[in-house]
Amino acid sequence: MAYWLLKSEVDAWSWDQQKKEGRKGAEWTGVRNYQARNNMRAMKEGDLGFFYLSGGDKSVVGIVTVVKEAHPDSTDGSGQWECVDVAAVADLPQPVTLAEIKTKPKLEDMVLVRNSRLSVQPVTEAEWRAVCAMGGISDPPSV
DNA sequence: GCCAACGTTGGC
DNA sequence: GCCAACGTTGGC
Repeated sequence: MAYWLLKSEVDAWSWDQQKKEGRKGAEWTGVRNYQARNNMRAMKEGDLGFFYLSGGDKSVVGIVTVVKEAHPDSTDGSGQWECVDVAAVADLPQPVTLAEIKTKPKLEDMVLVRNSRLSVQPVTEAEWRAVCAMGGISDPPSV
């Protein structure tokens, strides 16, 4: 079991859209990068992840959980790309911006900071707790 | 809007 | 298999 961070552009897939899908969740489509795909392949049902918005807000706004493990991406015709299904679990009471994350020495090794372009990233347990705390969740969900 | 960083492509 | 050229992403 593990923690992750999933990136989205608000125009492509917003947190509101994600929440509307409810507990059944929705396919996390559109990933066309091998490293990101491999990370999705490693996901287990019940894993938790941050929902991060790149572009305008650049912040972690919510928590999702994996409800279906990797399977072919229905938006891909080549059969080469896969996706998982994720469902919204909770809002962060206070979104955590990239700028804030960068001010914390213990978060300087987050993939988000080190390799901002990777759209599906692993998150360590320590990072998970720290960002949850910054977001106003005192008792973070755990895997 | 710019540009650095990164991944992919394709010629050799 | 190397590497230059190119396209894309995403922070600023």
